[in-house]
Amino acid sequence: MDNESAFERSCCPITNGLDIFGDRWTLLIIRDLMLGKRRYQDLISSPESIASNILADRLKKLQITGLIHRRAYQQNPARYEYVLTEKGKDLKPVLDAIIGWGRKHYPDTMVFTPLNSSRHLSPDLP
Amino acid sequence: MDNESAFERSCCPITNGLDIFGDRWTLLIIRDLMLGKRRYQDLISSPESIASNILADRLKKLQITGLIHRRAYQQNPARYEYVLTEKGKDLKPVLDAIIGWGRKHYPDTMVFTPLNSSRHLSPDLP
DNA sequence: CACATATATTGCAAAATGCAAGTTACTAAT
DNA sequence: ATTAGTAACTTGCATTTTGCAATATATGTG
Repeated sequence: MDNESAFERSCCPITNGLDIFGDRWTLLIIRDLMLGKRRYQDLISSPESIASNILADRLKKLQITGLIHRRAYQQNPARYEYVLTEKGKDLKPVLDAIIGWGRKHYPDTMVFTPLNSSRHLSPDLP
Repeated sequence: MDNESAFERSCCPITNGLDIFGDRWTLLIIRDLMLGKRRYQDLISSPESIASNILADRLKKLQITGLIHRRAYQQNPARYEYVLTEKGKDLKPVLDAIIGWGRKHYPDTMVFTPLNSSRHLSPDLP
């Protein structure tokens, strides 16, 4: 199913994972998509203030690695939304584990709540 | 218990976690320590070939954030070992979740096995 | 004394990040 | 018809981090 062989640094699954999402931004984008955000502006407006060039770069890489899918939700003008693939959604246990660790050792942190994004006309949210 | 308030980017536990281990190397060091490695040379000799300046930098940061503890295991000459604190060991579910994701989507990856490090004279390993 | 070992530090080029401004293509308002 | 606004980017440039190789320091060993 996946055909991305030849691992960059080693065949360790952790290493391989970090080669995909081991940076300060990628998992935050995954988090936002998991919470129901879909559009570029939604992602830009998160409280961490990601720079637009970084966001564009990460969205491209996430498509290449198959964690997200980009689709036009309208034409004239073309507007795009980003949705998690199954492979992307499968990162939920990773995010949950990080949240669990964070909440335990930094009790002042607060978990973000899913968007009530009825405007997206989507039946279910993660 | 922790007194590192004033979160860098936001109060999200994921963001806060990524500010600590959101890079390509930190979780690999944690992995190695979890597997029973303790010494600088052990860490240097992992298959990912971390550069010594990066390793030294990460070991310092991991001490500052309280994930590892550095102790001399001998004097003359002073030699040091690095061990996970409880806070560090608590990252095991995060590593396990990453392993789970990696194994599912990259079946050719292989989980590293714990060292049989009797030479460390340590009673138990993670 | 010469050499080896463990734990680093330093120098420097390359890559990634962060910030601000600019671009494109359309819609909406006056 | 001009002006302004919006979404989704792109570009330029300075700063920071990474990666690689070489060097450093203290000690023990032959």
